[in-house]
Amino acid sequence: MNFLDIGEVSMRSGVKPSALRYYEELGLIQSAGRSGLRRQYESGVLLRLAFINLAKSGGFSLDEIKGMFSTDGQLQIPRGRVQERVAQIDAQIEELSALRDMLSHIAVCPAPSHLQCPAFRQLLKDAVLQKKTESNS
Amino acid sequence: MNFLDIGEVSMRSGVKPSALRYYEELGLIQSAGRSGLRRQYESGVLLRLAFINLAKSGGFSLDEIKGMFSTDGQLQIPRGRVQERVAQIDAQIEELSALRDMLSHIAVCPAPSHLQCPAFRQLLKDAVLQKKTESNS
DNA sequence: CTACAACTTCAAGTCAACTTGAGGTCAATA
DNA sequence: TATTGACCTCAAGTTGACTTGAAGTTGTAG
Repeated sequence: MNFLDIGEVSMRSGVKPSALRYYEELGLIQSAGRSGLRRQYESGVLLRLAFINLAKSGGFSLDEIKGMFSTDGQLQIPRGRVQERVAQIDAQIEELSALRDMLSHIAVCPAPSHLQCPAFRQLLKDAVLQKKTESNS
Repeated sequence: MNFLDIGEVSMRSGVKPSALRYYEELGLIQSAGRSGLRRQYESGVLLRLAFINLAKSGGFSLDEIKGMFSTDGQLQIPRGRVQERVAQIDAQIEELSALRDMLSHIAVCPAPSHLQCPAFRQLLKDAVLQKKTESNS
C-alpha cells in the first residue's frame, strides 16, 4: 500500500521533516508505522497537516490545535467549545478588518499624522471597543 | 502638563511595564522624557499602543510593526507597501473564514471522521487553493 | 556488493517576545 | 526621619516552535 515516507510528506505538506518529527513528539500527528527505522505515513496525514497549517496561521498554538483532535485522532472539538472557537475567529476577523481599513485609509488620507487624524482615530477606537465588547461577552 | 508614568500607561493600554520598556528598547515607542529616573509618557502613546496591539494580534511581528512607522515616529507605511500589507491581511481573513466555516461544519456534521467528510474536505481544499493562489499572485 | 541519499536519535542551539530577579533610586507619607 | 511603593538598570531566564549537528542506520541504484 502506498505509504509515504517523511520526505514525501514534507514535500507535499510544506512542513519540514524536523517539524514533522516535532509534531509527532507533541502527539499532533503520528505515523502508521516504521519500515526499518523510517516512519511510514498514511496519506491522510496530509489532510491533517493542511488543517494544522490553517489553524496555525489562524493564530492557534500547537497545543490549542492538539485540543481540536480527540484522543483517537479524530478532528473533534468538544461540544460547546466550537462556538467559543468560532467566536474567537470572528473576533480575529473583525480586528483584521479594522487593521486593513486603517492601512487603506493611510494610503488615501493626506493628514500629516494619521494617529491624529479623526477618521483614523475613529477606526482605531471602533476596533478597541469591538475588542472590549468581545472579551466581556 | 499631564504626562503619564509607566504604571498609568500600562494600566490604560494593557501592556505590562516590562513590555513597555522592551518596546522602547526596540524603538517602537518612546517616552517624552524623564522625571528623575521615571519615564514620562505623552498621552499619544496610548493610541500608538492601541495600534501596536491591533497589528500584533493581526500576526505582525514587532519588527514589521516598527516598519509601519517612519523614523520621525509617524505612522507611515512606505508607498506601495500599503497594498502589499492590505493584501496580506485580506489573505489572512480568507484563511480565518475558511477555518471558521470548517469548525462550524464540525458542529453540525454527523460524519464520524470530519477529515473524511466530503464537505469538510472541500472547505479544506478551497482554503489551501486560496492560499496557493495568493502566494502566486 | 558497495556507495550513497535519505532516513534515524538525541542534545543543544536559535529566535521572538517578553518576564523575572537582584540590587538600587527617589518622592511622599506616617 | 524612616519606610514604603513605584519606579530604575542590567543580566539572565522562559516559552513556543522549531532547527541544527553529530553520529549512526538502511533501502536501493549502479
